[in-house]
Amino acid sequence: MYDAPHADGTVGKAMQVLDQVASFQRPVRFSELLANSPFPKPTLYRFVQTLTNQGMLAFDAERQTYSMGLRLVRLAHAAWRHSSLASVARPFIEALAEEIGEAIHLAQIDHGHVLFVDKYKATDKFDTLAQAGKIAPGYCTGVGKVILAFMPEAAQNRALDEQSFVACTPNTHRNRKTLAAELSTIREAGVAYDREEHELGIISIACPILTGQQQVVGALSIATSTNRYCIDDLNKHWPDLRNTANSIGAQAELWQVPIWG
Amino acid sequence: MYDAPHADGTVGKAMQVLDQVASFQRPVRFSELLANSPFPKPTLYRFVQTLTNQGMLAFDAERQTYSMGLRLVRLAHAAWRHSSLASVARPFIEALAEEIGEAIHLAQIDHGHVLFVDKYKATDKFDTLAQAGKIAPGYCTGVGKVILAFMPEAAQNRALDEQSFVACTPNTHRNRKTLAAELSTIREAGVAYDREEHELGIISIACPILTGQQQVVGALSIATSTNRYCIDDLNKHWPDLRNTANSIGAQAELWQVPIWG
DNA sequence: TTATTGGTTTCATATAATGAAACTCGGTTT
DNA sequence: AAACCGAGTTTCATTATATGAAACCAATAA
Repeated sequence: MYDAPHADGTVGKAMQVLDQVASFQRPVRFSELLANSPFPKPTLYRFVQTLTNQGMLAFDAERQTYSMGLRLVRLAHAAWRHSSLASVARPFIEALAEEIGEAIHLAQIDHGHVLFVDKYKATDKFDTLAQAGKIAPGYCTGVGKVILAFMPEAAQNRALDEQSFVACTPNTHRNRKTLAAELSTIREAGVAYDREEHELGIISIACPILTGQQQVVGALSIATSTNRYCIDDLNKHWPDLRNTANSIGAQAELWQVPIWG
Repeated sequence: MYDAPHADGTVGKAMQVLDQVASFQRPVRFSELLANSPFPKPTLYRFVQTLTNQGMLAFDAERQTYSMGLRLVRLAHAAWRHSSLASVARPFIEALAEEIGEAIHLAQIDHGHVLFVDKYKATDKFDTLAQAGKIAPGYCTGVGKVILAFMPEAAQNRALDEQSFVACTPNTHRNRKTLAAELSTIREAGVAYDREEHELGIISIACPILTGQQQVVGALSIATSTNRYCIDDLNKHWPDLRNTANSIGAQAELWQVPIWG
């Protein structure tokens, strides 16, 4: 579930531990960590200890559990402001959402994962799974597929290798072949659709955010519920969506946002 | 500006580098880092290299600059959900904001710094992380002062030692003595006011979020502009504010949020 | 051409991480 | 009680890793 490779040094291992704690999605005991850890007991012990000292983890003495530390929130604030598209994209998204009245998602790629970096809720009537900072699979979301489709060959292959192809819904791609096929049509068309592939009842239309040299830096999507609209309805917003994405891309270039986060 | 102590091992040093990059508030060159770094050139070099590999930093090859990496956003998402008051407090804050129509701030303590973990602007429909994650000084904000006031003696002393007493406005406390005096009255009253001490034109009323054993876990405030209201007006909302804070405290206890982040 | 500055690599050394084993301490079981 | 756990913590000899002075390598600048 979390990245495994990268054997760079002690800090690499420590970051691996951080990921592991994060993957639990809840406070976790030392022994639970130990059970799925590549590290022997005292090593892991010293890692969680150090990370806790550093505020990267938080230890609840009462329950003897570890969770993610607040220092991360502090650090992420800076990351969000300076390395994500979100800060440059905001005004554009706001304008688009205003006009369309549906939820807008902004995503970037982070080491092969699709990372939602912002979300604008025009209405609070339904709840998607997406929230800022949340990661979502690339193979079954609109933003994910469109980013994958526009990635350079090599990076795409690497990213495809990391996809799990878990069947979230009956419509989800279940293997690399069918996904790859769709990716090339997406690339030609310049649009991707999520036809309830991630969550039943939720559809979206997504398009890439490109730089002048046609590098993908992220993706923008309009998501809605099947109760209200169908794909064809979303298609009417396609020109607006693309314009907004273009504007964001141009602006991002000026601001020189780091390409791969 | 950033924490300096903690000499625990290699990862501690690496985290120090992270903080340093964050403190720049903008993409930064290697040489700039080196200039204010306690580490010799190759050491620092390898740190930024490793951190970049790990996605904790992002390197912009074009401009040769480092900024905070998106992996932090991913990790912070988990932190925010599981270690911050924000997730339990949300519904309460929403209700309060609805009723009052002013901005509500939620803060926690992180290693002596006041950390804004959520902010509800009556007008803002965006997801957090924009404002969340910001740190603010303890000595000149409503939430900061009230948290300090209710901290256990020892922790309070430690935190007071870390305050810089920079004069943000003419009303700002400029030394420990006057602040300490106010803290004890705050503790008795159970309320703190920010009388344009942090930013001219902005006032707030804040109260602590306490557990059953009277431990502070955070603070809640209503902030407004002097253009619209004065302290007395804010005082009218005091009962609502305290009720909300109490509810959050009770709920936090159930959820067993880690006390010191 | 010869400095100069910013970034990268080498390599012997010092230092810090490692992990098997041993220990502590509540709580169970016999 | 005594023996026994299992989760968490500490020790310490060994090993691997981080370290940083110095050297190296571009690219400008003088």
